[in-house]
Amino acid sequence: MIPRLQIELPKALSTIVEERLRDAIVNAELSFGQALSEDAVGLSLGVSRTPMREALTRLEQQGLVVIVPKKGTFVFQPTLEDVEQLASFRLLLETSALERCMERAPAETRDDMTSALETMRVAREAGDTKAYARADTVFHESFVNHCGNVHLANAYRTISGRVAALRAHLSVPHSDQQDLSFGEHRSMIEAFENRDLTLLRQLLSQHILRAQAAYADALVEMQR
Amino acid sequence: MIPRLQIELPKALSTIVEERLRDAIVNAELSFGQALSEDAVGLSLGVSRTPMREALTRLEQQGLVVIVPKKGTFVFQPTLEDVEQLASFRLLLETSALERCMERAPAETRDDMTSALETMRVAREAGDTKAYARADTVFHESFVNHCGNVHLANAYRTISGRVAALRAHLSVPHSDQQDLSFGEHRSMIEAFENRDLTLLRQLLSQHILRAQAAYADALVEMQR
DNA sequence: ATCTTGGACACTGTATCCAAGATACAGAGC
DNA sequence: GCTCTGTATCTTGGATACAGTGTCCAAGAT
Repeated sequence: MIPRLQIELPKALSTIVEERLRDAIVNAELSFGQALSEDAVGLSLGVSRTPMREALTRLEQQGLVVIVPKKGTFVFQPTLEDVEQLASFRLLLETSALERCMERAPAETRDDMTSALETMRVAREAGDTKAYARADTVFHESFVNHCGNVHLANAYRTISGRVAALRAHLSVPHSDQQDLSFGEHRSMIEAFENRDLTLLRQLLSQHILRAQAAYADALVEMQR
Repeated sequence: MIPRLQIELPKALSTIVEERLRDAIVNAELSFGQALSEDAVGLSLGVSRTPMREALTRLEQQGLVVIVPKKGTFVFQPTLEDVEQLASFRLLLETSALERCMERAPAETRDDMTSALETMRVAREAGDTKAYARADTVFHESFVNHCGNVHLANAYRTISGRVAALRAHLSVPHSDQQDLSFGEHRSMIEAFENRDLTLLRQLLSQHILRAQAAYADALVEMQR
């Protein structure tokens, strides 16, 4: 018997392109509404249009781009309504996920949340806004991924990309918001450890709604 | 000023293929795990592999098929765990949707639910199991689509396809289950009209969990 | 009888080519 | 100056050709 060897399974070009574009969108390297011509992007990435199309098709299903027939593909453009509805839906999913985590995997969940919080702390002290936003995303995904329901986790992932894009595009560097946000995350971990579901719900709701308000403000500001 | 004319915008081949395959899967014309070779299916539908690939890519994102690199594409194959987790997640989404409907569009929601129930009644009397399953799907989508949150509705749509496939594959014709199911739907409408949220939640939970149990039974039966 | 190995086959992954719709802009007509 | 229209160009939509890889089966060796 041969011990299991690590094989580098060659990723398909289309998935590489998908991940690359996904990163670019959620890390705000591309702006909302920006055109993504299959030709141009394919040329710049050194791939032909076929894997480009496949990547764009998947990104469309994830809501990160919109494909307009015969016109082109564009980075999604959130509306105020989107920001609001995303927050509302996030709240539903994350609340349910936290409840499930508390029942089935409290220790692992707490550990992952704590380590994500630590990453946030480092990023904040380094003044790295993008890294902070990424760690914020990881924090929320950490407990969603422990909830034990793959369909819930999948649904969360599809909206998580857009939420992350909002964070990266609209969060203000070094703001009081960031301090507030950090404190809220820490409080959530505490409440989770104390198994205080009522408080946890309240904190989560407060956290998400405050973030939503900030994004909404930034969005209006951006549109002016 | 010209009155708005209806123009038939020609659907892309890939979307036609997608819808056709989607129908085939959720109406149990294709069995779980069945291979869908791009060549073979493309030939039988009279399209080339390019739109085939695009359609399959989208269906994969919806969880209706799985694409195994270098091997092929196959109709998704639900496990017992899937059935359970789908039910659990459905319950979360539908409960939330019903609450939102009651607040923002009770009249339209009730009308759509009622008309879907009528379709179910007709199908039941005609003994058309597939039509009954389809109407069942429409019933549940009717209130989800009135909940006012597009992201919730989208998430529901992605799991709805798989739930519908379970229904079509695993529901038993003319069974007591069907009578039970019909009655439960009617009771739900009543509770909705009376704005009795507590009862409605209980009915929905009961309805979904009973269906889950039936699908689980049919699935093990099928695997033997 | 069982294990190994070679090769044929089938499938996907990618590139290239052609067709058709959408848009922008320039020029003609008023 | 304004409007309409024709055309040039850019975009996607689809078809086809080719290369790479995994799978299966059968033949040979142990």
